[in-house]
Amino acid sequence: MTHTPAKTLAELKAQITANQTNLSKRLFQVAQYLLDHPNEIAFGTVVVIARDAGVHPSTLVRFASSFGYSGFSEMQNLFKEQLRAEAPSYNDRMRIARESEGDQADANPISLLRQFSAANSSALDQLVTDVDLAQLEKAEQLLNDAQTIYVMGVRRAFVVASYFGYALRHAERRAFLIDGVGGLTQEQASSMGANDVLIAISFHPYGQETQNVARDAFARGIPVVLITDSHLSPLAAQATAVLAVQEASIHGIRSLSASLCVAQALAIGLTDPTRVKA
Amino acid sequence: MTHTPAKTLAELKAQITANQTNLSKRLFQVAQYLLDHPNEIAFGTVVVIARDAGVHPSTLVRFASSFGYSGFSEMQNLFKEQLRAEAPSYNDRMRIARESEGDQADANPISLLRQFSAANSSALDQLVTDVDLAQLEKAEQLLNDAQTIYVMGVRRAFVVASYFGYALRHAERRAFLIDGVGGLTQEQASSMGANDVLIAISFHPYGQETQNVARDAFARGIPVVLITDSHLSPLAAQATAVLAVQEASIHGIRSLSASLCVAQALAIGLTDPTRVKA
DNA sequence: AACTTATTGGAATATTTATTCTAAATTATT
DNA sequence: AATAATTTAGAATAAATATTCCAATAAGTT
Repeated sequence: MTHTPAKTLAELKAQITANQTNLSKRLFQVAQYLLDHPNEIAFGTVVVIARDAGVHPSTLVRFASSFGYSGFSEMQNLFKEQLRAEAPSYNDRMRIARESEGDQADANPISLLRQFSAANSSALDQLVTDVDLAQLEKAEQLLNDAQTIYVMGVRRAFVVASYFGYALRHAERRAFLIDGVGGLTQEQASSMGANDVLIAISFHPYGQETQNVARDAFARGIPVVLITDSHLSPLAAQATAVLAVQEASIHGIRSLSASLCVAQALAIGLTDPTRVKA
Repeated sequence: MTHTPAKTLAELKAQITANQTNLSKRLFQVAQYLLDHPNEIAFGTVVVIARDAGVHPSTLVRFASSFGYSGFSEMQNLFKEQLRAEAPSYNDRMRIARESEGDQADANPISLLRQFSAANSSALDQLVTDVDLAQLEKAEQLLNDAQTIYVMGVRRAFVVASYFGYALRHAERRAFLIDGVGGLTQEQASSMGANDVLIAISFHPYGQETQNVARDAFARGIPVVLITDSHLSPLAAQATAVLAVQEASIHGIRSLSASLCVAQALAIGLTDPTRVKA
C-alpha cells in the first residue's frame, strides 16, 4: 500500500480518506485518531500517542510507512508544520510578508503603505495572544485606584505617552504628561504622590530620562505600570505591572500600533461608571 | 537560583523579568531568545535552539535548571502547552473578537483589548483600499522636495504629529514639530519658508490652531499635506495633497492606527537613497 | 597583579524516543 | 475446520536528544 508520501497535511488527509476501506482495524484506528487530534500528533511521542489512540507504538510506525514515509517522525513533521503555519510567531509572519513583498528597494509610498498596514495589522492580531492578561488586569486595577495618573515616555515612546494623555482625559481621569518641557522633568516628576500611579513607556534603547523617573517612583513606593518591548527591559524590575508588547518592525522602523492599542484598552476601561475611586 | 518552577508561561516570563539582572551573559541571551521566539522553543530540539540563540546546548539546560526545572525539557513543556492551547483558535479568534465587539457593556480591559485590536486591525486592512493613492504619491513628492518639513497637530492629532517628527528624523529629514510650547505657535510657524512643506493633521472637531497655521502656509504659498478624517475637512481647501483616513471608532473613542500607518509609509518612503533633493 | 569565584563550552554519558524484527494472534480462504 | 496470508504487539535495537561533569576561561575582588 505504499504511496508517494504526501507533502502537506491536507494531501495526507485526502490520501487517508481515499484509502480508509483498505486499512486494517488498528491502522484505521490510527487514521481516526490522526484526523481527530492533529495537535496531539504534532507534540506527542509515539508512546503517548499510541496509548491515547489505543494502539501499539509500532503500529504508528507501520501506519506512517504504509503511507510512504520513512517513519513516524517524518509524517509527524507535517503536523508540526501545520501548527507552525497556523500559529506563526510575529517574526515568522513578518518574514513571510517581507518575502512576498519581495523587492526591498521598492520604496514607493504605495508599496510601503501596503507593507506597513499588513505588518501593523498582524501585530495587532498577535497582541491579544501575546500580552499577559493578568498583568493587564493588574495595570487596570492600579490605574483605577490612582488619584492622578502620570505618564512618561521619550522619543518614540513619547507618542504613546501623549496618546495616553489624550485617552485618559477622554476617560475623565486626571492625567499628567511628564513631557520635560523646559528641562523640568525632575520637577514634574516630584509632584507624584503616594496615591498616584506612573505609566512609564520605554522601548529599546530605553531612554535614560524615563528610567530615572521610574526609579524615583519605585523608590518612593509609587506604583509603576510599564509598557515596553521586552520583559528584559531595564525598567521591568521596578514596575508593579509590566506589559511587554511586540511591535511590527519594517525597514528599520518600529511601529506603535500595538502599544497604542494597549493604551486605548487601558484608558477606555477606566470609563466604567461603576468604578470605586481611591 | 529559583526553586519554585513556574507552572505557566506567563509566570515564567514574570520570573525572568524579576531575575533578569542576576542573569549572566549567556543566560540573558537565552532569556531574550526565549521571549522573542516562543514557537521555536516549543518545536525545536536543544541543539537547534541553541544554535539559533547563539549559545551552547548545555546553556539551555542550565537556564532551565536555574529557574527550578529538572531540565530543559520540563521547561519546554510550558511552551508546548501554550501553543497547544492557542493553536486551534487563530481563525476562531477573529470571529470571537468580532462577536464580542457587539457587547458594549463589557468593559473589562481584556475584552476591550480584543475589541480594539480587532477593530484597529481591520481598519488597517481597509486603509490600503480606501486611501487615494494618487494623493499619497503627490504627498510623497512634496515631502521629498521639501527643505524642512513642518508638522502640526493638536489634541489627538498631536499624537500623529509627534510620530511624524520621530519618523522623519529617523528618515534623516529635517523636521520641525510645531508644538505650541509656551504659546509660541505663531512664532514657530512663521519660520516656514518657500521651500518647506507643512504637514497638517486635523480630525474632527478640527482644532483652530492647526487651521490658522495651515491658512497661513497656504497664503504664503507653502505646500500643505493634510491628513484628516474627511474630504470635507475645513482645511481641505487649503491643502495641496489631502489624505482622508478612516479610523476605527469604538466606545466613543477614535483610534489613530490608520493615520499612523500613513505617517509611517510617507516618512519611510523618504529614506530612499535615490531621491532627488530640491 | 594575584587570587578567588563564577561562567562557559566541550566531551562523555544517560535518557528518551523511534524503529525494526519476529513470534504470536487474528483474519480470510478453502 | 484446517491452512495460508495478514496483522499485531512485545522485545531488541538503533537513533536522536537531553543532561551531567569537568577543564578552560572570564569576571570580580583584594
